[in-house]
Amino acid sequence: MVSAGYDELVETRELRYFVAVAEELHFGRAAQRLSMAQPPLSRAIQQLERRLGVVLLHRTARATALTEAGSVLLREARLALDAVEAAERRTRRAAADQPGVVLATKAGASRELLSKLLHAYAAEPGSVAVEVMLCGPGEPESLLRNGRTDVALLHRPYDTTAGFDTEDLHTEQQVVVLPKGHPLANRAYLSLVEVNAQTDLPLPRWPGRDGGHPDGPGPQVRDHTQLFQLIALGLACAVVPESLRDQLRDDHAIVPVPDAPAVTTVIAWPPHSRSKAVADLVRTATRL
Amino acid sequence: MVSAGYDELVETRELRYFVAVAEELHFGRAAQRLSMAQPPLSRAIQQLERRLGVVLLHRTARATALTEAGSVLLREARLALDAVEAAERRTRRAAADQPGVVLATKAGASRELLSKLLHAYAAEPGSVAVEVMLCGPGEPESLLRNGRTDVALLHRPYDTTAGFDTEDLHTEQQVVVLPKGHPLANRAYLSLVEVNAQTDLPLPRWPGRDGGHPDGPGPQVRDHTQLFQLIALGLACAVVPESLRDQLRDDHAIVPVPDAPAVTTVIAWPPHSRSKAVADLVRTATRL
DNA sequence: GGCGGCGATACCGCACGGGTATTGGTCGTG
DNA sequence: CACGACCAATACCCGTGCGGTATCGCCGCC
Repeated sequence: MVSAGYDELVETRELRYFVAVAEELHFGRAAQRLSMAQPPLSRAIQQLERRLGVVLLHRTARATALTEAGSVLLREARLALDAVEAAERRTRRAAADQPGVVLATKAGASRELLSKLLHAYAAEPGSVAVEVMLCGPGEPESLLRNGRTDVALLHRPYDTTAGFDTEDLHTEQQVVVLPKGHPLANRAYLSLVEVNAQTDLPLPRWPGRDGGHPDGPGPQVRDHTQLFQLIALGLACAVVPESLRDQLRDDHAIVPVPDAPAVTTVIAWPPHSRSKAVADLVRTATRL
Repeated sequence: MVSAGYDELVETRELRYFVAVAEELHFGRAAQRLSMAQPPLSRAIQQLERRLGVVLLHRTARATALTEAGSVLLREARLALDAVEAAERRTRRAAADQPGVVLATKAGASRELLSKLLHAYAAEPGSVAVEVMLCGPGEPESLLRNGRTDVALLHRPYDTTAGFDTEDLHTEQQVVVLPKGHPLANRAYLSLVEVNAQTDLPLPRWPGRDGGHPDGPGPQVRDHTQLFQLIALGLACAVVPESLRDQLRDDHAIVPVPDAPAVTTVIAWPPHSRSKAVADLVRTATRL
């Protein structure tokens, strides 16, 4: 007998429906997002609950909330849907005539490393086309999980590398970026507490995993360009890896922050990847 | 807008069908395994191929074979189905009144370590019931992936830890186990090539990931009890971690094999695990 | 050439997923 | 306190699509 049978599994449709409801916490809006009417959605969730023998949502007439089991399913269902999506995408790409490999990294980060890597890999014998996909913070992990990309450059501890194979490429200290002429700008170094303590320059708020910005005083930013613009205008400051220095203009000042956690650039790929191109890319990267 | 929508995803039913066909390479047998008739299965696969725009199987009247893309989908689909199964299982267990945690390890391996771990963890404040699931070689990884267990003890390099978070617990050298009185048994140590070179005692064949045994001369074994029995009978020898010594009888002899790869016992868990029990168990294990 | 094995096609019936209309329950609010 | 707003659940209907049976087409082999 070959590998155990998967019988009676939940369908991806049901998981999609549940994720929509769990994220919206509102059947009507979830139905709208799924381009369907509310009643069949309600029924589908009920059916899912009956099948699992588990109450997933706590409904009151006024609000809908996740139960403990519901939030477990939300997390697991996202992973499962990502895996299904990855299966679909990787199969399509495996069938495409031109092989190619997709690499993701946060826009603006590790520029120099990336260009060195791309040049070195292109010089390798048997190298294939590398499509670089620039994306916002927090995104690369999910792009890797759902098969949109084959390999990514991540930055610990900003990005989480859980569930991927990784190789460390480069470690660097962080610096605080200030508007030129700011009182703290001529210090030899600053500590994290000093940066956090000063109140005239708020720290920016990056979007979280869910796409929403956390609450707080600072301005909302989506990329480094926005960030550096705001800093130049004297509206913010930020602690960033020192390699971003070459993207600064002369109306910026930087001060080392020795006690900020060091940032390690890693190359990451799905653990079960069998792609020769990914393997070559990783090997090239570690040899830089 | 909250996280990207998963629209138009393949259903798990289609993936299950494909996996069955891909494993059997025979529509009739696959249909039988799925408890359905062959025609709807053929149609479902055709439909899947149309939806993906990819040829998955190469059919001739006499044989069915996987295409390149098909074998990619087989691997990815297994992972996706495991993820779906895990979602289902973990949700059910999250809803169960008695929490508990399930730990898997290969039967007979790491006995001493396991019992120390269980005792130490039981003494922790706030510890929950630990159900130990003993399983054959190669199994623990999939048990962890499909949610049947929460945490596992694995042995590198025998087991692959790809895709899990791990902590190393213990490293040990390997020894060769021989029948007592065997000519090589009184050597101070042996090299791997010497073990492989001798022909009177074949090495055993363990079942592979697919449940089948590889071809070769040695006897097929499924666990250490069988193995040691065969060795005592003078029908085999084997290179195993030295901690298995205490399971040997006095009709066995062991000789160190210094150049065999060291075996590291690791504790592994799904990277996204949020379970306090798993975290406690891991913490306890690393402190042993 | 005929038979056997295997996948594809043709056709049918029903179960289920989805839609509309409506109800029931629970808050705010005048 | 009654009324309306809001939201999920229920009732009912319809069409699609999945699964079943019967059969065909194709190929390899006695």
